[in-house]
Amino acid sequence: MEYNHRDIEKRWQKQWRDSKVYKTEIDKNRPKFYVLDMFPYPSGAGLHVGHPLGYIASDIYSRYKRLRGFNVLHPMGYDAYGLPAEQYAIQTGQHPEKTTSQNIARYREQLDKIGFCYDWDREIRTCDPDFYKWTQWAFMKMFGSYYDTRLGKAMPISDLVAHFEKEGSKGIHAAQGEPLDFTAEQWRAMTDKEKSDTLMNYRIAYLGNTMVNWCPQLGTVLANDEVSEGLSVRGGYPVEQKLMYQWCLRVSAYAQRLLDGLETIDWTDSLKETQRNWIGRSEGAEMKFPIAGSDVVLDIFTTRADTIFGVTFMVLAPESEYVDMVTTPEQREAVDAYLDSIKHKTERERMIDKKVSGVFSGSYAVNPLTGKEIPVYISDYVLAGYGTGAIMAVPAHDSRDYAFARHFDLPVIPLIEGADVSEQSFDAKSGRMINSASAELDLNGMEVKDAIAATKKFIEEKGIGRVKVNYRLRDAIFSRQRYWGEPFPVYYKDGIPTLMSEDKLPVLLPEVDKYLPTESGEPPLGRAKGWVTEEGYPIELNTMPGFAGSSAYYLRYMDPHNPDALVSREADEYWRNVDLYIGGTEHATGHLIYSRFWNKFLYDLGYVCEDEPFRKLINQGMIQGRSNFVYRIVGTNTFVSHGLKDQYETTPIHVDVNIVSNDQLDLDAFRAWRPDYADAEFILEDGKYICGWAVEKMSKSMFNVVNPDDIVERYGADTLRLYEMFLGPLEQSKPWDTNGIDGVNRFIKKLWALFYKGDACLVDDSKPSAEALKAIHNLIKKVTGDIETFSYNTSVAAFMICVNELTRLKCHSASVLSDLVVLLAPFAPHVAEELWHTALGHDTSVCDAVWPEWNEDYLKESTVNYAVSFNGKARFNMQVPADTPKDEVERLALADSQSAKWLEGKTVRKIIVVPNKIVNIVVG
RNA sequence: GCUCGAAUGGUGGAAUGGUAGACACGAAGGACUUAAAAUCCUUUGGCCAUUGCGGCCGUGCGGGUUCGAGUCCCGCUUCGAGCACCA
Repeated sequence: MEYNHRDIEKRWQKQWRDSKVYKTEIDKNRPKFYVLDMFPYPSGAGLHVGHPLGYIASDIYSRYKRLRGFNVLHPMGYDAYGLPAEQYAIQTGQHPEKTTSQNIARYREQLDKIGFCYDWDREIRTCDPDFYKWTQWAFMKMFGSYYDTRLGKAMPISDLVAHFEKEGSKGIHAAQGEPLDFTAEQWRAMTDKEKSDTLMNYRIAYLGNTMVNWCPQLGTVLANDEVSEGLSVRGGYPVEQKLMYQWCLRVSAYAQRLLDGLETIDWTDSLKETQRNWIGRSEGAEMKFPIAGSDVVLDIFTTRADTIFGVTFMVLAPESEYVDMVTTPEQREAVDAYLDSIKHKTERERMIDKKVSGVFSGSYAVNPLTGKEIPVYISDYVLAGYGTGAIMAVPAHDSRDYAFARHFDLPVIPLIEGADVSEQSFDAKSGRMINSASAELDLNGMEVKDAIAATKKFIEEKGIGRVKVNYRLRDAIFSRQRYWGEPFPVYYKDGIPTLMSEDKLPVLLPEVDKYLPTESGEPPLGRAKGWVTEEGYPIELNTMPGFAGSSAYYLRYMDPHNPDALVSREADEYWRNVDLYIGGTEHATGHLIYSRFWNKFLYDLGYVCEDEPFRKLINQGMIQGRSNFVYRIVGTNTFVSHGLKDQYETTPIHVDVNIVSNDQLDLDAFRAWRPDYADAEFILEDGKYICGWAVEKMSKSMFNVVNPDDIVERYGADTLRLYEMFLGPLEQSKPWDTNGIDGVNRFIKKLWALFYKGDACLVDDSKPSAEALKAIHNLIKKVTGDIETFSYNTSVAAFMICVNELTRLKCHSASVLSDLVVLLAPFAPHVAEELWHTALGHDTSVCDAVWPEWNEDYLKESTVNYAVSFNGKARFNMQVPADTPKDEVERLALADSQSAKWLEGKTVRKIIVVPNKIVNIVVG
């Protein structure tokens, strides 16, 4: 029998499907293990060879854990709501559901060819009503909750209402939008609408007037992680800041818990660091600066309380509510003109424009320590959304304040000994304080750190400020003016946003005639006929953002068909959380923050039993493309080979990598590729046309996309799987290069040759030799260790070494080959299954075999090799019997005839023996 | 600017502080073949020697610790990633 991957893979994939080998059920007799891939968004382009990398890695781990006796949950599904399907729908009028399900079918077909061990009975799609019912349900729970800052968890909003009834806002401990102050009487006197508005200040899912990222081209608002450098991540369109009434999630309330939770989970340091940056905790102080001649008090936030004596002016963000309060009538016109000029700039323009701009408000603030009056300015270099939107400016020690001070010719007072502020500010937080003393507080001579602490203590005691922790993390904007997303289970009763009752879920996405906003500018759902409740109240027109459906999907896999709960208590308590999560870094500040938040919220309410959703997380690297180039001589249709191109004036042109092999161009295929090249001429080297190459993103426009289907067809899924793992460390980004794949394919053929020669099966029941046992036990040890550390590339190398060794030894012993096949099963399941059945004669699946254990006895040597070094430089090798004592090794090394040369005329100072490895003789 | 990570042959990459370059690709030479494909064997970090042994240099750069450093420490350079007018 010849190795025929097409036949083998097709046959076993069918067999696994028919006998439901990968079906998973709760089994309390076995320990659980939950392995999850980040589910894909099914794009129209299908999978390229980079997408399955993480899926292969997780598949290997799942199969390995199963062989070790774990009950492994390994599901897959689709993140099916999203902008591309909707954009396509707008262009073609096709329902996004239709294109989405077509794309899913294509993805499934491609995934199936690679031989994954998913339990497809648990498949979920975020656009499926049975799934998004639970997305809507979670939203309702968030609407009905507030975050209690003293208990550090979410609590029912009804508790807060009860408190308001009795004591008003006094004594509450709730995360809130803005501080409100009202008595129980005032609360009770409020209209329903006023009460609703008040509660919005506390709900975890709330409607609020916030500055949002508005993208005119996409016609929707975007969350912070969906915007990068002022452009939308999808499409790259400009984004503006706009005040809008939007649904939001109070993620900020969980900032500290999101930060603390990182300590308890096994993620890479870089990913944790990314999340820490995104949460952006900074410890500082809030200080009060009264405005001279008025009862307005500016609250500012600073991390440099120590620089209070160097404050020479104040600055407000243009959007700050203080602006109106402090603008004097004389300055009103100038201020209005400035605000107007700011309004016309987009966020991106504001970011690019580094020119200093600002305007004097006319007012002066009083420095609470020195009593000095300092001018209050308005400038767009201060952000409204961070801290209080107002700052104390210390030009000597902050570069932005410095630039502003120089532009408006404001004084600069250095506060740190030796700091030269004539050209630029001194921003470092180190050195000794100077010029920093008043009657009550003397910081002079202190280190910056101590001065910060001393100032904080002072302002708290004096009541002019308080220690404050600020976070960069903002609340997530949760509504999109789009069609293809989850509808909100909310209607407006006399203008009051009201939840539908739970038994109305799911609220189905209605049909519309066009996927565009209405003529009056309402979101697409405004086109839906009869989009009102039974009582005739209008239903919310926004839909939920992409991250809504992906925030709790891992919970649904545990119990995917449960009509009564997101996940039953039994399933949740058995599967608990994801033990191993594999996916790309691009979700570090989006999905992985929202999921953790969402999970913590459900945990607070007692619906799930784990505080953190993903115990261990691995980021697989990105597979980049490896583009090939041909070099056309300028003005001709002649192409010159890479090695000779410098002799001509050429332009490099991308060429389809699929007509290039080992960088050698297939000339006929090139002529046939495009009509322009039909009569192309070539200047060859050594009779070949060699292409240049470069690493670039894998994309159609670079002609470097490699489709896994083609690889599977030509080499087989097992070769693809092994080669993707062999390419390099899992977490590292690396270019795909089909060139090396032959080596892995040869390995499988060599492996096959251990079992079959022609039609003859070579497997026998002979007793394996000591050498063969050593080879296989070495492999068991190596592969077991490698899988646990995800060092799959070195595992594959170890397989190659072992198979070469067994071939050399002509070992066909069934006991050795059985172990080999089981070890290989996670990596190359099809060929393993085939050999397991046909050559080794088993009748149960190799998936249910037992992972072999290695025996150290087989690995022991009778003699060991020592490298003998002189002053650290290895000079010769020496064989001694195993377990020779150290001093005997020393003696043998010195007595060896080859030592004489290196000892000549020198004295031995010291001898170091590293057991079984090295004897280092120090001479001098 | 701040934070994190990386740098090893022609290429992808191996190396618990212990003989750097495993394994694979590519390349060169050879065997088999009418020929090609496939397969197998040999060589393959650099320089010198090559009729034998061998010798020297070598893990981005400069220092240090150590009997011994790709690996640990300090200081640079370059590249990548994250955050960024966040006070």
